[in-house]
Amino acid sequence: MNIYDVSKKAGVSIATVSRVLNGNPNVSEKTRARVHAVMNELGYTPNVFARGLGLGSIKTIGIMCSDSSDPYLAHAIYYLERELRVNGYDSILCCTGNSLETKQQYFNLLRSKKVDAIILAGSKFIEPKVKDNTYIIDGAQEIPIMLVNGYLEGDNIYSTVCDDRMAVHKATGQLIASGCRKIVYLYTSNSFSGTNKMKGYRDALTGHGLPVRPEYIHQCEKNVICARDLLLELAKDGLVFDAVMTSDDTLAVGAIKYAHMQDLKIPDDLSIVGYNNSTYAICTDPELTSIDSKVEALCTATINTLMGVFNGVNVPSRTTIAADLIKRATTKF
Amino acid sequence: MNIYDVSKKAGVSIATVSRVLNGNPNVSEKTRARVHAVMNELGYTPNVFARGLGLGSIKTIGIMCSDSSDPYLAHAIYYLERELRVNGYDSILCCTGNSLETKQQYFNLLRSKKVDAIILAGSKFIEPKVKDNTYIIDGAQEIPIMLVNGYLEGDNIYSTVCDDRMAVHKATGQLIASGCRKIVYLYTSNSFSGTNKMKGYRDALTGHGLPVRPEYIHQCEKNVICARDLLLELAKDGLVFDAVMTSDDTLAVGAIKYAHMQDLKIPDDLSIVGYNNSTYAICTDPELTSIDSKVEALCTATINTLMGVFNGVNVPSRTTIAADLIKRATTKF
DNA sequence: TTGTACGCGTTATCAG
DNA sequence: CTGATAACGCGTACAA
Repeated sequence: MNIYDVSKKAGVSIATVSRVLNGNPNVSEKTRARVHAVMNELGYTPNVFARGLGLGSIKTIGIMCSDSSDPYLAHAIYYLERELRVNGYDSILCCTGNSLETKQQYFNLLRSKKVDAIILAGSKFIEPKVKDNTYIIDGAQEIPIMLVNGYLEGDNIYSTVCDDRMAVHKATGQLIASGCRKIVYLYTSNSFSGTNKMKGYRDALTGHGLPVRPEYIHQCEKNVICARDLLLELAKDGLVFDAVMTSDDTLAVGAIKYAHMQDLKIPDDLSIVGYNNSTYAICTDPELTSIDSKVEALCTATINTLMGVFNGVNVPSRTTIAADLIKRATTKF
Repeated sequence: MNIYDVSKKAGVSIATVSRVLNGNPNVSEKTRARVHAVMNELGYTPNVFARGLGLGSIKTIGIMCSDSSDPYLAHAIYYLERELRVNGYDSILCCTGNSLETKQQYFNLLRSKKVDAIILAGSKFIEPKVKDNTYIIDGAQEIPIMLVNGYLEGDNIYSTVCDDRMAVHKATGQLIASGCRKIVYLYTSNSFSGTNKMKGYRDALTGHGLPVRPEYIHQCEKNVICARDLLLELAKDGLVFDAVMTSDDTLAVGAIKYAHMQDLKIPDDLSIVGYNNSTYAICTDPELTSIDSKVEALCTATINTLMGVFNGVNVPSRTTIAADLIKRATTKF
């Protein structure tokens, strides 16, 4: 079942069938209708490989993420895929894990599949060592590379990021305004997004004339139990704190569990702020005040930019989106 | 940069290059080494389209899921993708939503992309009307169709399911054994998996000589707040119950919130059982007793079966995997 | 408006 | 063990 079968049955040449297929206007209504009829009758679909062979493109975008089961990334994938589909593109998903080596492997795999662009979803793809990012910069010489919540400077590389610094800055400021003075900061990673959040926390303290104390800043696995146990440990070691600012809802849930175990009243004895406004935020008692990082807007903007790139429109190499603070019951504000 | 460039530079024919590429043994060590050297030097990668054109296959599997942001499906995608990769296959992901029409569209889209198989992840793909599933049965005439936690009879269709009936049956039995007599059943959908869970609940009651009362069985959106409010409503209407069995952790979290609002002691006044053993289960206080539906095992088995199909091994058309009951603090057992 | 003929890069089948 | 050559199905100059 190919274009020849259709052309034979419709009594036209393959060129005409191809024209009908691709909406070329230089076909009479009559033959167009006849060809369409035959295509339907035969249930014909053009062969993507043959098409790709000639054109070198296949309207498919590669999406890389470190872990699709992470709620944030899972949503990102969902929105990216949806927006691509709307624009007539398919997507190939790769879950890379966190090692640089596998990331490079998947990146090359996608390039070998001749995808039209690669989207790096999440801030885990940019390495601190410049050299470790050259594979991305090299790849960008052939196809556009889109970063969702990550930033890398380079030709044909486009970043869409959430203003994490500002978001944490604002939330920390409100904690302070509501009377908190000893704010623990819990974070999971030193990624682009991670360092920005941290900066927001530090700047807010400094801005309010409060000291930034290293003993209040702790890294922690993205895991409820780890966060709970870490706080338990800190309290046992005599650290006094009246609020916990986190880089992820998971850690904030851990903080709530900690408060329950210590019989602390939330938010009076302990205020807690999460990040991502995930479904976890409404699973807890009390429900979690959390920063909405606007995944959907981020993903939509990413795809819009990408389509702009494809259409030769002049698009910004960096787009920043503001986060929202969703106030619930774990803060006094 | 193609096979001709390599052949020229290596001083052999393209046929030989192709043989080297595909590990054909009929090449002398010497020329093999030379060709490999040239390929590395030129950084040559074979063109997937040309390969696909000739072979009609591209070692890519289509994965369909209704919503990749659902935690259960997100995990399923992760495991499926990983297992496929291990076996040298890539995957194209489609998030279909829930309407039959879009499901069919995506299904056909994947077929037009010439994927080697389609995996339908989750139990939302099999429609109650036989006619609505014919598109799947038709597709199976060309490529194997794999169902993850769904069942459809047909040639070249393979199902891997979790024994949901047994799991709920057992958990309900334990609720009864621990003294519960009035067990509300909350469920989200009437899918294959959904009806089996329900059957487990009913059979357990019947098996213990308890009546199955429709006023104890309620459908509910997969949403914490909906579940909480539904129970609030039921209690207000005078329904008396001492346990809530659910088809999803989300609903169970809602039940915990309900208990908190009513100042009920868990599990003494109210026992609660979730389903899927998701991360929600450890977000709550008290932590949730939940049924582990073994997504990873399900996905591994699915891909193993699929590889068996590709290799012409005689594989079962249906594989059933037993669930685990994870006991935490919302039940007396 | 329509048709012919060629190129895209690979694999597979022969013949040597 | 190696090479020449015919598919594979489509898009598209170019010719009519």
